[in-house]
Amino acid sequence: MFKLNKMTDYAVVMMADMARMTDDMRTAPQLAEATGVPLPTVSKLLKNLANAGLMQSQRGASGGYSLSRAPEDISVAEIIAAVEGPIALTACVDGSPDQCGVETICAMRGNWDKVNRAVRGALEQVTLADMMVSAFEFGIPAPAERAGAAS
Amino acid sequence: MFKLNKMTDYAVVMMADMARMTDDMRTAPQLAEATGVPLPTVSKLLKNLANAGLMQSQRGASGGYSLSRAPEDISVAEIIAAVEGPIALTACVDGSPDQCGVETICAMRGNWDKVNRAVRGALEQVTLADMMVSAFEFGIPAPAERAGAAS
DNA sequence: TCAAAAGGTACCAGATTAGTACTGATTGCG
DNA sequence: CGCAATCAGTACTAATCTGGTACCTTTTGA
Ligand code: FES
Ligand code: FES
Repeated sequence: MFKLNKMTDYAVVMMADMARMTDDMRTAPQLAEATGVPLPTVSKLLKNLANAGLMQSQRGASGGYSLSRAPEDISVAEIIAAVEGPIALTACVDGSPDQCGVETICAMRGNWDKVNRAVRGALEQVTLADMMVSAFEFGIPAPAERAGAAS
Repeated sequence: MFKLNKMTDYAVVMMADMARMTDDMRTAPQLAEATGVPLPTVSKLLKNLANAGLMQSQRGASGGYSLSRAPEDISVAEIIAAVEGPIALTACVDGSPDQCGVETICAMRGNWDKVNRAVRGALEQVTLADMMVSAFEFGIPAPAERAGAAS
């Protein structure tokens, strides 16, 4: 596992599709058509992304959505956080009310946070723009310079 | 989300608990007692970990499990991979038969692999030993004053 | 030979997700 | 001014998956 929800996958696909025409303002039905994702689902995703500040929405007639940042300025970490909530691999990060259930005898209560930070750091290195470039150059030997793990 | 399954959480807790007494050979019931995880579940986890080569198992009477490596030589990436399968955030990594469902028009088919590698790299930096050290140096106070969750 | 413990398979129930539907709010345009 | 297009929010349902349990087999030391 460790695979993210289909929702997040859709979100990234949608934003990548949108990154190619930043000027344009796309509507939800347009995006649904372009990505093949069912319209209601697209709508829900767009809303979340807009709430997270990754998208700008224009309400009235002839409204729509547009990216609020440049593709290379949007990390997948942000997208994931927008759709799935904060990036936390486990429940026992800092002071959550209900931990993982075994916290009574767990010797490493706060240490999961270390892992979380490592993953988050890695995810922040990959941007939307990164998701499209290599389709052309495709010579990626080492994608991440050992991101994260900064204690 | 982005939280890993409770199973993985258990697995790490178990291995961490075990890392303190490498000499000893622990049995599944012992570990279940020590971690508070239900015995059948512990058994299942142990089996997976043993299959992945992270544990050594001794079958007959007075058998049990023991770590096959030093704690600082076991990364959480390995543990996750053992329990959850290979680390792949999405289905559309390289040549999986059934992609994420929108791959027909997706512009970045193979680019998710970049993300996967970044995360995997980050996870490989954190070892079992890392999960225990800060429990002492961080000065974590007794956190479990709340009503018992697991009986 | 017996008992303890690992190994394996199959199954069920609860939780979570993905998707749908409906209703309300905002705004450009005729 | 009113209509229609579009975003916004909530609620609901069905399907999937996970976590957990039960049962049985194999191994091996006493
Ligand atoms: S409290 Fe969950 S791993 Fe320690
Ligand atoms: S095929 Fe799944 S994201 Fe492109």
